[in-house]
Amino acid sequence: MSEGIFKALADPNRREILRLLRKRTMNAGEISAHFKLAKSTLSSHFNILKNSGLIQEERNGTSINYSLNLSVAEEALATIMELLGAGKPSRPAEKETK
Amino acid sequence: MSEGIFKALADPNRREILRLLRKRTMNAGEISAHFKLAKSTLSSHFNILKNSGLIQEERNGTSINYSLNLSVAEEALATIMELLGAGKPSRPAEKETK
DNA sequence: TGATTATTTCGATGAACATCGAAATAAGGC
DNA sequence: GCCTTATTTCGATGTTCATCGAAATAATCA
Repeated sequence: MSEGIFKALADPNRREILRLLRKRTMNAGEISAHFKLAKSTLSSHFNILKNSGLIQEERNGTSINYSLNLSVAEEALATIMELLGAGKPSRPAEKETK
Repeated sequence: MSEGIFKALADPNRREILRLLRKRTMNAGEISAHFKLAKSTLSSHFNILKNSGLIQEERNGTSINYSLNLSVAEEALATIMELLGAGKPSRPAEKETK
């Protein structure tokens, strides 16, 4: 349910796409303009991000607008916080099984 | 400087190692006991986590203790927050160039 | 319908990755 | 010094991944 998120974040280009979309919604072409990659390569990245739920697409005429899915991003962040969690490091001292 | 962190988080087994270490420091053997993977495979994962800075090792006799590096984890979390950031979605409305 | 624009799907390629078992290293006890 | 225990390094293998260019799809317009 959240494995795709880590996969999505693993690539620098995909992280850059997320940064762009954090500023504003953009269509595939606008996003492509920020990279030296082939359009098809970007399209593949869009797909991975879409599958993770982090972004969503909406067709508008001949172009497709991509936007950040804020609720999923927030949920993903919560998951990662549980992993790296600064807040509350862990439970006091769960009784050990050993 | 933080690329290694995303790589480190990309693998489910490595995330599980982090979860274990969040509870307490453990040596390589104890960690291995939680997995069905070969020791050598785990060793490789330790190395990747170590390179990311997320964990650190300390030799103790014949065994090696691994522990979570809290400051790096917190720093990593901050980086990821900037990406997925729920808090402040972005600046008000940076003037658009186009 | 045919041309144009925007984007994706397909097939191939090389690089990176997870995994294993066997051999090597490291530390300590006899 | 040799044996045991703990862990890593090495070399090989199959899989997943990022990338490309060419062909296919989708939508609009003349």
